[in-house]
This record gives sequence, C-alpha cells and structure tokens, in this order.
Amino acid sequence: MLDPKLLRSSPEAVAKMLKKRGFTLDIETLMSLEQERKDIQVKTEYLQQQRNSRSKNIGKVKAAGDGIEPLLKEVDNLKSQLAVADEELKSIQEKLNTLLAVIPNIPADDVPEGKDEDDNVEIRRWGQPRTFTFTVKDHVDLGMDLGDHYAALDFDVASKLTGSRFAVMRGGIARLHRALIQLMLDIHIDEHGYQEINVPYMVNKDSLFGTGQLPKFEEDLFKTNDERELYLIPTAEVPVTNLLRNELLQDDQQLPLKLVCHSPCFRSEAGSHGRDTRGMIRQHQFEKVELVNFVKPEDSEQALEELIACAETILQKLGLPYRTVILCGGDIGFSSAKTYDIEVWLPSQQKYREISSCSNFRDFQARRMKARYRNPETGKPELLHTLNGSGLAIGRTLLAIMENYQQEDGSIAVPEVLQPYMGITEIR
RNA sequence: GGUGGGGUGGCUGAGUGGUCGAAAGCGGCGGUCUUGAAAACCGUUGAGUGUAACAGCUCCCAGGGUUCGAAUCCCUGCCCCACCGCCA
Repeated sequence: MLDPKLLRSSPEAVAKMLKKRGFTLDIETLMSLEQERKDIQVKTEYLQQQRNSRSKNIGKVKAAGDGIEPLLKEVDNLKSQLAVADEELKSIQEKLNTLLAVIPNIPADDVPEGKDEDDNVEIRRWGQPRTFTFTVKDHVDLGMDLGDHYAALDFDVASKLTGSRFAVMRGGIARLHRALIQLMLDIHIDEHGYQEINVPYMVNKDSLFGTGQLPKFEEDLFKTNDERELYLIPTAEVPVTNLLRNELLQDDQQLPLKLVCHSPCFRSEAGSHGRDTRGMIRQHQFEKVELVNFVKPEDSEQALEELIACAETILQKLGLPYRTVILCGGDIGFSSAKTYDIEVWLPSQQKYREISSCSNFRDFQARRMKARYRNPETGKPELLHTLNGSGLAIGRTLLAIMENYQQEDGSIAVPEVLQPYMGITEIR
C-alpha cells in the first residue's frame, strides 16, 4: 500500500510515477472520495465527542443526585445522528480502502521505462554458453531417456496422478533435485549469513493481503474449499514475510533480519494457458529456496544489491551461464519498487530464461502488514523495508543443469560442487 | 473428539459498567552517583489518526449486540493453554 498521506498531498506526482508502470491513477475519483471521507469523518468525530462528554456528565450528575432526564434526551438525539454518520463513514472508508488496495507500488527512480519484458535492461552477464559438438536435447528428452526402467523425469505418469503441469522425478534426477536444495541452503546459511526457517505451506487471506497477492491476484492461487479459506502458498515469501505482520520490533539489533526458506510453491498459472507447456519450466507445483530480508529503510537499496549477489553466487558455483536484467516499469510486479531478474542460459532454447527474481518492496508490504521497528534515533515506530528473492528456483535450476551439463550419450555430468551431495559424478 | 481456563501496551500481568488508554513489574529512554561501568535512586515511556501546535477521535483478539456510558455484560468466530481420548 502506498502512503495515504503522500497520495493525498501530491496525487499528481504519484500518478506520474505510476504511469511508468502503465498504471493509470484515477485522481478524480480518489480525491473526491477523499474529500467526502474527510467531511464525514469530521462530522462523525464531532458527534462522538458530544456523546462522550454528555455520557461522562451523566455519571457526575447522577452522583450529585440531580435529574439526568434532559441529558438522556440529548444523547438519544445524538445517537441517532451518529448512527447515520457512522454508517456513511464506514461505507466510504470501505470504498477508499478497496481503491487503495489495488494501487501498485511506485517504481524506483532507476527503474527503466518500458512496456513489457522486451524492454528490460541487461546489466551484466556471467559465463560463456558452452558450444556443443553434438545435437543438444532439451531436458524433457534427456529426462525421458535417463533411468533404468522408467523415465527419470516423467511428465506422463504425473499427469495420470494429477494432471498437466506436474512432474515425477526418479533416481538420479530426484537426488539431484534434493542436492540442489541442500547446496543452496548451505551456501546461504554458511556464507551469506541467513537463518534457516521452515513455515506452513498454507496461509490465510490476511497473509496474502500483506504481501500483495490479494485482493488483486486471487486467480493465480490455489484455494482450499473448507470453511477456513486457506490458500496454498505461491511462494515462501508469503508466510516468511508475514512473520512480522502486526509486529513492532523493539530491538533494532535484530536488523537486518535475513531468512532463508525452502518450500514448495503452488501456482494455478491461470493466465498462461499454452505458455511453456512442455517440460518443467512452468509447473503448478515447484520448489524454491527463498531469501527474505527485513531491513531499516535506509538500508534497503544496498540490501537488494546483496540479495541479487547471493542468488548469482549459486549460479556461479554451479557453473551455469546467466545474465542479470533490471525489470522495466511495465514488467515489474505489483508490490515491488525495483526488481532484478536472473536468467539462466538454456541451450535447447538458445535463450536466457528466468531462474530468480529479487525485489525491493520498500515499505509497501510493511505498510499493508504493519511491520514496524522502533527507530532508536527518534524512539518512534517506523515501517520496515522488506525484500525477497529466489535463491534459486529448484526445478528451473535442475533443468538448466540437465541441459548445460548433458553429454553426447545422454548422461548428465554432475557439477563439481554438487558431487559431495550426490556421491556420483554423472547421472545416467 | 470431550472437559476446563484464557486472549489487555515491546514483554509479564492487574483491572467492582462511569474518575481506565488502563495498576504493578520488566525492558527502553533521560538523569543523579561513579575515573568508567554495574548496582541503587529519581524522572519518563502504548499504538494509530489528526493539528502549525494543542484539542479531538479510534484502538484492551475479530465481528455483532445490550447500555446514556463497555477492557469489564451478552452472542458468534478465530486463536492459545491444561487435562482426557485418539493418532503420524
């Protein structure tokens, strides 16, 4: 959520900044609602004040032994007025909140202009895509041929079990998948100073509102159908960031708070029919090692640079060529002020494809969540800044390894850093 | 699933329907003392909204209700704790 004060005081400036991401702010509706809200609120509070003072008086008058009849009559009159005003205020506040809840975050100054992913700007590349002396296969074909009796990567049997966009992994591929999780967790914990955390994979509406998935993106989520209205998490970002919802940290020594969480992620992929239907790129269920930071406002810009570096480290250790892009205004996510994507090289597609996304949300999520800390300078509560990033998406890393490390006979060489985790040097 | 007890400020924890935004303690902040620190002592300290600053308003899990007046009474929901049963 944006700062309502900022929105009120300089709506034109906000609208201009939101324009960068293709969002049109309806200033007129907003400001007229806002004016209405103010008028009614002033009126309501005046009536409340009158009621309160008279009610207090009744106690005193009664104690003095005098008659309270006239006062009662006055209060009664106030109450009926108040009931009307209250109702009005409630309804307008609801309208206003509904409007505010779907306004996206303001992009950072250095976010490039642009309409969609084609306008994202590459900021660096690492590694050299390998030249193959044979015809490369994609991970689907590779996975089908690996394994003794059954495919090591099996989409057909998964669709029998569940449906499309799911996978079954066996043997060496399943083990590689697990090894990747271990490797990533170990690096972030031991080398990057993260604390490991394990959280629920189902969350309530409030949590999803806090990080910004609700109310706008419900169709992307899987929802349970029991009366509790729980949702499967689309990313660990939701439960982990919401750890500090409605919290006020007293001790700023806890900051920055850096948490790493391995979890499955569930996405309905409602809007992506027909996109990446082959293979593991876009699944309804995948796993991810997620990095979440809570920092003081003045530290968030630097924290994003560190976060993206942590994610890149993993690819470097795995020897996977990648490039890093900064998302343009039109491609940036709803809650984010600034996002870097890391894209890994896929030989079968001759393209770089997203494998990580690291964002600075500034106080946008914190305001929705009321996640605060006490600033020792002022002694006052202030909103935290939140950040998160994938470090990395496991399924996509797995397929990148399969494709980049494939050998002519269809086997997969195991990257050196993974060998201690795997106990083997190749998967066949 | 059964029975009982609870949800109060950063934390622990009191709170006869009016003088309660709320005792006390801890923690925090400021000070006295000290070479410095600790201890001790004194003072101060809820969140939000609003204002130039006051004032005002809202908030004692959430949502309804009773009442002139609700942290306090009633209803519903959620959550927590204890014991019993069942169980990975």
